[in-house]
Amino acid sequence: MSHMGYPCLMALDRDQVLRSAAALLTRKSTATMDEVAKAAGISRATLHRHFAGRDALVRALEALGIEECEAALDAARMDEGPASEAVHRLVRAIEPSAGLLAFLYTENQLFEGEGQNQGWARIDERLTALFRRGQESGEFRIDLTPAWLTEALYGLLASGAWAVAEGRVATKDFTYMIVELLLGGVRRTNA
Amino acid sequence: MSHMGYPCLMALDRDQVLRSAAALLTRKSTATMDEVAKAAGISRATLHRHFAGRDALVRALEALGIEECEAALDAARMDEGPASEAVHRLVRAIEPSAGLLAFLYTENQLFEGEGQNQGWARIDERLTALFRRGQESGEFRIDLTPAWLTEALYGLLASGAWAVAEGRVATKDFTYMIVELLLGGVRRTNA
DNA sequence: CCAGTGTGAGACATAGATGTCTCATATGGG
DNA sequence: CCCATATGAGACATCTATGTCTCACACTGG
Repeated sequence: MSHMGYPCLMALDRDQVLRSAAALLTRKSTATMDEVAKAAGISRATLHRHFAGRDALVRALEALGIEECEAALDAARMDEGPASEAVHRLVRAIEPSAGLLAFLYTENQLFEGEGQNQGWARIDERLTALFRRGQESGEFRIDLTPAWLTEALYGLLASGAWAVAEGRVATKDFTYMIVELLLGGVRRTNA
Repeated sequence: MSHMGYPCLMALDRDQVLRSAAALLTRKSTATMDEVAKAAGISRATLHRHFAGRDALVRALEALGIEECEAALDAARMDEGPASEAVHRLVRAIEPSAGLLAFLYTENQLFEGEGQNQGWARIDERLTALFRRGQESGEFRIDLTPAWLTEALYGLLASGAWAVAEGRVATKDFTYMIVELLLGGVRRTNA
């Protein structure tokens, strides 16, 4: 019997599958379980052995997204140095996850009443804290609420991910475009 | 026989239905034809008499969105006065359509290969033209491409619409938040 | 060599949405 | 008053994705 659930080979495979599912759903958010399986190079049966169903898959992707966000937040050392530099580090750190984030961001629009995942609340909190810190240090304007800035950051990350996916923006410019727009805006500061 | 297709009462009803469908799908993008019908206060059969199917409905919504965008672009008098003021007028004019835009924006991510609607191309063009004009007049920075700014504007409009829908941003602040962030960014200009 | 295990392929039932149809009803104009 | 038209309600077949199951096959370690 193999009901002992050892973290043997399955664990590695599962992560591979999850990654490829993320990559596919980022491009086509309505992809079938069959398509997800094919994209991962496995059969639908095996996919179901890893994830009980589509819900479970999306939940796992959400967990992955949260995990990567938290990791990026940690890596960005959010409370060190000027807030604007922290924002820059954050966007750079989160760039590889932007596609997944974009998928989850729109997917979350569906979870209507469904009590929003606690993980996101924690991330929102850390983001708003960063913007609030910038405001309190006099670095950021105070007429834009931290909640809106957080929301806007999500939106820009999603836009950036799609723009890159469709070739409207070069991959190497992703971080720059987002950070510069978010921090400085489009209006030219008369230098 | 009534195959003459007079724009009698149907035309008015159709628009009403379309509006209510837009309002519903903005909140729940996966709403059923049945839900759309109920939301419009009509039966599914009648809904089908107006729109051949779900595809047709989405197409009609897309046409409506394009129409409203064009109208907003016209109303904003995009090539008069400073570009930043034109941006302001534009966002204000487009605010009522922001929810529909957000729906279509994410929906368009699904139309993969499907030749992107020509109407959007024209709107994109007008938007990029505005940003380009601002750059050429020295009003806007030139290191952020017009294509990216256009994409970012869509993203901010969608984020704004959702933020308002979820109560994270007050309705009355919608335009201000978007315009100020887009034009000035979050960094405080040392006044 | 062989038993255990994971896998792929495919059959199968199910659920949900869709599209089409019929029929009874009400409403409005001639 | 009567007929045409639009509608609502509902039955119906269909289609697609899903979830479950079985079975044969390959690999791997003892």
